[in-house]
Amino acid sequence: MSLNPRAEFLLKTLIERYIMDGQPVGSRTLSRQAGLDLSPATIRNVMADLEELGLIQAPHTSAGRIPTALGYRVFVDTLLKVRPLTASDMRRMQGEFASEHNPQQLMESASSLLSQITRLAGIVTVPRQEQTALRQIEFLSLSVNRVLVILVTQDGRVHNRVINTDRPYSPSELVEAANYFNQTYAARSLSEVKHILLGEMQKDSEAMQQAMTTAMHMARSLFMDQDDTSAGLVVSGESYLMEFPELGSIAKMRKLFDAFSTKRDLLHLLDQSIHATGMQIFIGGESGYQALEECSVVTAPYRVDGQIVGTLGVIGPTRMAYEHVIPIVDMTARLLGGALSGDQAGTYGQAPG
Amino acid sequence: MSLNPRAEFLLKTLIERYIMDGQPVGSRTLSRQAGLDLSPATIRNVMADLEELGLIQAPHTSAGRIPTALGYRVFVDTLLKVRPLTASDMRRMQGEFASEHNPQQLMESASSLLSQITRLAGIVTVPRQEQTALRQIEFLSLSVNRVLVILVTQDGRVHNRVINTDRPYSPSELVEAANYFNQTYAARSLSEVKHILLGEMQKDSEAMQQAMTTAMHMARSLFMDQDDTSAGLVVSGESYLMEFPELGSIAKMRKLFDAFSTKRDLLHLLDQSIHATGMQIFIGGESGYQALEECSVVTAPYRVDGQIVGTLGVIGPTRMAYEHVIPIVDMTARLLGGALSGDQAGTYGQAPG
DNA sequence: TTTGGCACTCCTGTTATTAGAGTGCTAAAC
DNA sequence: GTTTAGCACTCTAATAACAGGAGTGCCAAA
Repeated sequence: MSLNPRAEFLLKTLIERYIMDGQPVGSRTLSRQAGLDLSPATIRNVMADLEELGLIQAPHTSAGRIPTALGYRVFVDTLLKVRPLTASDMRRMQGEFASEHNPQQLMESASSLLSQITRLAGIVTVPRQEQTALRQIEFLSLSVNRVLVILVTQDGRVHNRVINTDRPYSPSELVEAANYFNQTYAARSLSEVKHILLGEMQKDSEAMQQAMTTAMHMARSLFMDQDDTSAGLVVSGESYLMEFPELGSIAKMRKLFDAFSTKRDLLHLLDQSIHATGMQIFIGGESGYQALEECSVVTAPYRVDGQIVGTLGVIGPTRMAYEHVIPIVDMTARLLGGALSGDQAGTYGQAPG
Repeated sequence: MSLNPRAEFLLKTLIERYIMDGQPVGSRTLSRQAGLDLSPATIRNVMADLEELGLIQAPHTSAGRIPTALGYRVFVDTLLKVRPLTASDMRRMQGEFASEHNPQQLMESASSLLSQITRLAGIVTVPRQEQTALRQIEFLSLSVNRVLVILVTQDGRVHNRVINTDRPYSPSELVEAANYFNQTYAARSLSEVKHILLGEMQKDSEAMQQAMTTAMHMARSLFMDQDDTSAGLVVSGESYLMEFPELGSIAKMRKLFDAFSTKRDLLHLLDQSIHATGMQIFIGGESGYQALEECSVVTAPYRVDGQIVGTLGVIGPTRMAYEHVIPIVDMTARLLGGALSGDQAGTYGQAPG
């Protein structure tokens, strides 16, 4: 069951080699690669053991071995030494986040950085509204029975929603309602606000002040039919994946790209990571989605103001350079979180010259 | 040079057949298909003429013929009879646009309808800002030196932009400025507004009223560094294209998908159609983009309030069912335009029950 | 002008063959 | 006991040879 150090080392070497060139690794190749001064025959014995343990497998009798999902799992959990970011990548990333951007652009930058540096597909979930705190809300009369609700959240994003009201509201009513709302709910998370609102609505509406009533009306329309199909997912560089022959069969590729455009499954997968405190790696079938059978997903949550609000990561073939990818995903999450948090402190953008 | 009716008919039949099954069409097949009671030998003579004229070509000596780009061009220009929409497609489209939607959702619906009904990639450009008219503008103080500009355009879209000001503005200043702006510029197109503003700025600012000065400051920040990289293009169903073997080679597919994610070239191509009054069809190389070498693009402009503001269409292999695709694109453009225009008349959405 | 006939070309799929890579096993060497 | 050389074996990938079929162009006859 447990591996002796030599077997571990050979597994590590084999996987590194396979990640490099994508070819099954044979005993002779491995013997040279490992530099252990062991003959291919000895290596073959060890490889037979590793196969027995389900860590590697042979595509066919006379090919070398390739890692199984389990093999990769052991590799990333116990054998992998991540490489620090290169100085140039670091500079590039910092540069990208340093320039003036709004939150939407920041997320697109993050996604595109992830894909360009790793040459894999980059994904960023937009902050889950429930998790982010309310900073400011305003109501704006558009026409007789239509009000534009402007919601600014802690991460600096501005949300718009047009709601149809059951009676006209005067501008002053709207201002009062907004004031009431801001005083009462600012800095609370949207899910809190929703929760409190549900409670308030139980109360006798006769007892409410005018402003409060108005605010309640708005809020109901705003939060109740929040369809939230706004599957917020920024994907970049999908086409890099076409270069990997192991994902090659058109049918598989089709499924994968369908997953990218449907977004639902991906979003669901990424959402799992939002509850984890650190990075997560889903290897092959571990993700539970058929389209990702041959893929690995590396994710990291990002924080705004200390609070985890979203996740980002990359998708690529199981054979990816984990030791490079991991620190890149990690750093991107930090930088994005930092840029979004920095925003709320008022340092967003630069004053015009 | 000119085709006799029989040759035309055979060209039409050949292209229809090729569009159907994607196989080169031989003389025997064509003779049966055409139902003209002509022997394959006769057909061969005609086919030789058509090849001479550059309308069809043989992939190799002993294959049948396939249409050239020129052949398709003649086909769509002079031989094609479009088929009316099926009742079920019509219902489906109307249903999609009838339900309550905001402008962004409408565009996504249009794109997704296009792709699902044609089983090709659907594309919709978001309205070019310059072309759409200003309906309402508001300024909202976010923090000391930051103002949120809310711009509502004629198509019902709400645009947000945070600008950094050189001094704090009081809420009443902002309200006055907005009033001034709305009175002066409402219903003008954004490009007009920009143009007029440029003129105004030349004037002696001493002579301006306070509100006007404030408005000018806002406007300058708003319009001047309008980066407009917000390459507004909604693409759906790209993955349908993977099913077509003629686009098959991974390298070509890769280029095509790169074009989809870069968006720049596509946007540029679609923008050409904005100046045309009706539908446009780019066949193969006609589009001028290498990635679209094997593709055709069918586009139609859509109107908000009588004014063309954007275009939409589909991208597929040159071998696409033009007679079906054309009316679908046409109708989608009408419906999207109608839905966006309907919005501004105040019929947007439904009053809550 | 149309058609049947015919020789010819080229693709496609099948089969056979070979070279090469890699394996597992055994027996000898360390 | 571990390691290694040797060897027979397996499977793939590449190549060539071949047959079948689809389709063509051209010619001469209808």
